[in-house]
Amino acid sequence: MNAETILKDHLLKIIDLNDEQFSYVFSHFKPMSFKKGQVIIAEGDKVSCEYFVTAGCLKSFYINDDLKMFILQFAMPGWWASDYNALYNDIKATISVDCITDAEVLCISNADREKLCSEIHAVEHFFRWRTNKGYVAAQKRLLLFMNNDAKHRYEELLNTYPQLYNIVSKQLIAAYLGVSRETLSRLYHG
Amino acid sequence: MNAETILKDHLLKIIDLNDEQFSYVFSHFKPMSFKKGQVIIAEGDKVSCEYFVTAGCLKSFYINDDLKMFILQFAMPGWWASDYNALYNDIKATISVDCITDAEVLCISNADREKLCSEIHAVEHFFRWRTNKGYVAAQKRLLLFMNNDAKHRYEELLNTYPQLYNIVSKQLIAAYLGVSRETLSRLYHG
DNA sequence: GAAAGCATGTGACCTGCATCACATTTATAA
DNA sequence: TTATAAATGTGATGCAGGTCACATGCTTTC
Repeated sequence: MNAETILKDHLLKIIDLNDEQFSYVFSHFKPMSFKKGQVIIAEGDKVSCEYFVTAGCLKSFYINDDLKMFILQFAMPGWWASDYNALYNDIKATISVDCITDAEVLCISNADREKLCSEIHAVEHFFRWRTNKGYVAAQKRLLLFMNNDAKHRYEELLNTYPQLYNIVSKQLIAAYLGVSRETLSRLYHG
Repeated sequence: MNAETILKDHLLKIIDLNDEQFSYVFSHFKPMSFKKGQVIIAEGDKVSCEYFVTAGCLKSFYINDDLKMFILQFAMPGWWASDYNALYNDIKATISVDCITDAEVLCISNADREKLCSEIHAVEHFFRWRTNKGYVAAQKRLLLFMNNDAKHRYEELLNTYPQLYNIVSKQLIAAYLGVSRETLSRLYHG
């Protein structure tokens, strides 16, 4: 399935757009290809775009002062990624985004998204819906962190993203769970 | 300042509405008063509304199987609160909301919010903006959790909400920070 | 296909924070 | 005001998970 179709399906699941409207919306997205390991947003960058994944897998992550990495999100096809704090507030990136595998994305600038949102009410509705989803998911994850130990978080991850386990290295899984790679290793052996 | 003015200022900071439009929007909100300790949303309730705080202080929280409480948010005047997962997805509440002090709120149903969003583009824009804010804040808090120990989270809280410290009991502060009340006590004494 | 570089497994040890226990101080209600 | 309950402080103890160290296995790449 090509990138355009993936985006179209994604939007039409939530809102109604006729062909002409969708073409207009789509014309604001720029297809881009990346190789495994390539960095899309680096810490300190000016962030002007967000990315809709159509193939492959990205991660968004934060690196602290001790160079320890924390993964906020894995982005598979049909998911969006960026440093939203930087994007919305026009500040430098603190969150980075890079490619876990070769990847294809559709890139849209913040300015173009805002333009489309103000021109087409349905598009604004779509983005409100999408952010609602993200907000609820972030809250759930926060509770998961506060409430559960590493073992429970690990089991939850297996249930929620069984595919991920084969694609992604254990180190990255550990960085997503917020435990050391040693502890993760001990969770599913010993 | 009365409830209507607080809501008006809050909306007009982000969007343009003429007096007639604002009156129409406002007519969908129902003012409600609560006493300290009163429960607004209890676990298991059907959730049909969200609440805009105009006076006092609410908390939204989760209670786990061991009866331990985790606070997601304190809601002061100008903040919104509900169980958004339950509200959007029409499921029973897992998050509760109650009053830390006597409080005044403006209540709007999910149905009415959606109606206003579809009738008035600017209102949809407002709610997209609001959820964006919430999403970014939730992500920041998640990182704070993954990255920092209890002491740092405590110091961060003091910086972010110095007012809260006088209003809210240490137990609740601890439940917000995700540490035991004993540990919190030791952080600022010993 | 050898060499260099990652990813993973596993032991030893340490530490931050939870839990339990109980004293003390501060609210709330009768 | 007094009685009862709730909030807070503080010691003793236990454990989940971090860190360091090193061995083994798996990929790249030249």
